[in-house]
Amino acid sequence: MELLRAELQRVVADLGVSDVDITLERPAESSHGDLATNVAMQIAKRLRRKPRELAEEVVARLDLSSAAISHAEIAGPGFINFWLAGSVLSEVLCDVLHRGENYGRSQEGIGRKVNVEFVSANPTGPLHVGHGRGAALGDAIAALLEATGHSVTREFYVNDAGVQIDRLAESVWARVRQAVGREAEIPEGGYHGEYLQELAQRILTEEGAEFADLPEAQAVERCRAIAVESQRAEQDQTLAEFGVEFDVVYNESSLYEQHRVTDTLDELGGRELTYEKDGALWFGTAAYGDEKDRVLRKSDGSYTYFLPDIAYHRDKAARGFDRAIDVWGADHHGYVNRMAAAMKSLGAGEDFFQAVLVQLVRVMRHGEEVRFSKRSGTFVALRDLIDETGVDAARYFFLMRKGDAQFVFDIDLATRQSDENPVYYVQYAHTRMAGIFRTAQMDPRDVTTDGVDLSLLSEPDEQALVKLIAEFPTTVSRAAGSLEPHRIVVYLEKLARLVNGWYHRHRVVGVGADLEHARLVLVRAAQVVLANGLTILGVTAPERM
RNA sequence: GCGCCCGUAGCUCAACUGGAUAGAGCAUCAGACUUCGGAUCUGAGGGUUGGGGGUUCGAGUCCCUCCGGGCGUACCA
Repeated sequence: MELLRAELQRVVADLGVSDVDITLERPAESSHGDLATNVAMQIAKRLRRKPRELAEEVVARLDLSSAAISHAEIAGPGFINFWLAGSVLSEVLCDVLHRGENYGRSQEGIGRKVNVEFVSANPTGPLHVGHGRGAALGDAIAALLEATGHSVTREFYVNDAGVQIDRLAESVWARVRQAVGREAEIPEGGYHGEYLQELAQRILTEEGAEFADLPEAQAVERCRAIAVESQRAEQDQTLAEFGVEFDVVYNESSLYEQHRVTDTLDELGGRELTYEKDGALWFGTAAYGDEKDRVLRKSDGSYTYFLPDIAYHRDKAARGFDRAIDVWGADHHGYVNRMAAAMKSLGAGEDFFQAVLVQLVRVMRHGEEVRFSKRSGTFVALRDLIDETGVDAARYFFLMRKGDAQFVFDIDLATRQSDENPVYYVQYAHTRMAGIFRTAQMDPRDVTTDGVDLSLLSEPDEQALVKLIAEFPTTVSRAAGSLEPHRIVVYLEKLARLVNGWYHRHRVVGVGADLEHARLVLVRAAQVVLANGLTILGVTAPERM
């Protein structure tokens, strides 16, 4: 493909146009060949000539055989369609078997350090399904970036300072006193979930009943520490069950301890980006693409949430990351511009900060919506979802859709063990490949292309399968480039469809030694690609189901 | 009011970043098996891509404008 691109570049340059990006793509229609280009149409206007006429000339000047093309055709308004030489398909299979689990990986991002921050749930309660979507998406984005050679750090930011944590501590304290029969109310804006009653019980058991007699300030302080720690531990455990592990857990409180907040304030002041107005300190983000300037320090002297967040992202740059990707709930989208503006004003590159937004998840069960609200405590917990659907189904479902599309999680569908459930469909294709090797009584890793006549894979559906397998690396790099794991899902479902169809029509074991060898190579290649794709998604590729 | 996201088959969603006749799954209907695991396969029907205008060889995709949904719009976090 690169050979053809170079060859086209040369011919187009001969025609007098040098600065054109040659786009080569796989036509949707197989009668349009294996590859197609629109260069003739692109340059037609500049050369003031007819596209089809130019296409003729381009084809005439091409040295097809050096680009492994069997023949070319001109079609439609001026497309040039190419058919690959048969040898190309054999090379694809050799490549897949040779590279194994590395097939699809590339070095595009080599030397680039990327920080992917996701979930970052407040330590005020259990994770809910929205966090699950963020976790699956962030983890898959990180995996995609790794697959393209980036050096990736998965990071979780803990808001362990600030007003919400105060409310949490007060809520726990109220539950403790209620538990020993006293009058106490959950404060305004506090947390009503039952999990805090359980926590209060545990505190009384572990600390003794006299805990309820501690002076208010001291008790709330203890409640804060215990609550944050226990919520964090529970979140980590849920995430671990979900197959997500973080390289760095970053506490907001450490920003204060290490004076990064005040340092940031100093730097902004030094760069003359801030000013006083109405007794507050403002940050001139409007000059960098934000809709308006923002307050950093309120007139009562306390900081807004924005300031520690700037300090945090400034620290990401200081730690040597070339990019900082944040996976946020879509309800924070109003925050994107100001953070981007802040980083730009501090001299970070234009593409340093990037937010990926996930729409909140709506959950349906038995045909009706299950409402969840963190404050009232009646949300759908991620843990419950995992228990019901299993990790594979939950992760797969979260990744099926673009992150910024609204998404309805149908619990009934995800828990159904039938062909209506897409995750099983893909896994099943993999299982079937494994089943063939069981029947053949051989280790799939022993499959080799040595001495195998791959031209025997002449059935149309076999050719189509190899061509799709050949697209996997491009699919991975595109998905990584756009930070869209759902592209892998779409690809896998298409691949599984071809695999299952082929499997149904053709046999492998017992069709005669030569053909059997050739088909075993194809089976192995399909198995490898299915597994590699599922691995990026964080979904298992089972041998049996 | 202003800003961002979204609107594609009955339902849930794709569409290779502007390409050729807009595709899958589910649901519906009609078929296939003495199977290397039927959690399968083959086929059919189903569309003015929310409406209208524009940009160009070419628009679901870009621009404008309406309509509808979601979210944001704090000296909240």
